[in-house]
Amino acid sequence: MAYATNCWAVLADPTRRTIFERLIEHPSAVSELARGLPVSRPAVSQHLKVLKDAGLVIDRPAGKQRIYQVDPEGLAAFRAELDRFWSKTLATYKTVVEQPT
Amino acid sequence: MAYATNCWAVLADPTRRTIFERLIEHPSAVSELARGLPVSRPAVSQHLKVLKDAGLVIDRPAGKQRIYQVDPEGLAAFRAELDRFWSKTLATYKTVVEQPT
DNA sequence: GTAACGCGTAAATGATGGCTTACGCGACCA
DNA sequence: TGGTCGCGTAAGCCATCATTTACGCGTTAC
Repeated sequence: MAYATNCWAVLADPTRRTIFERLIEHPSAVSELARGLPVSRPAVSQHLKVLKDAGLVIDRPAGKQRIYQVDPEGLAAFRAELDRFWSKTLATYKTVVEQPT
Repeated sequence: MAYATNCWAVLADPTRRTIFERLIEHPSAVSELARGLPVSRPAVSQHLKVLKDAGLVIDRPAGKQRIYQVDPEGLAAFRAELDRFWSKTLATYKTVVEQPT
């Protein structure tokens, strides 16, 4: 389902990444998200569609509204993708990258 | 120096990510990279410029050639950026995301 | 029923970005 | 001193994409 490889591009857009981070904090409806962003509501809808196609969020109807929330499964897939990336890197740059943050 | 915030967009492009991963394995000249990629040599040069501006790679002249390699410092900065992202996520989705890969 | 609300989607637009070709510059070699 | 090689960069093209406005559909409230 979740094409974790594409998550790089999906999360590259700042607006979309902000939306995703807000959904991490708590599930939200579309208008609620749009209210805190400098873009229109349809723009938020389209970003949510991209996030949904990537398997990063799921949605459920709630009366007039539609609640979006992070999909733990897709999130885990992306985490795995990033882990592969870093494990390759660590083999060469272990000492530097593992420094305390 | 390194704007780690932009690394999301920098590594979003598959070609650029491939270049970066090859540089992780070993430093390379431009033509050497281009030889193993489906794009032209100038395209590789432009990707390398983006990676360099982001602080992810450094270059040094070597006769006629120009050797590019990963900048450990920029890499650590990006690692820190991703760590911030995940630490936020883990607060909510700890159990799911931390499953063994 | 009818009005208002929340949402998704189509269409149009402007901007961004990756790619190629063409060119010019410095470094090596005969 | 020519000629070749490796590279960066400018110019232009084309695709992608983020965004807005306009519209239509389902849901709730009166």
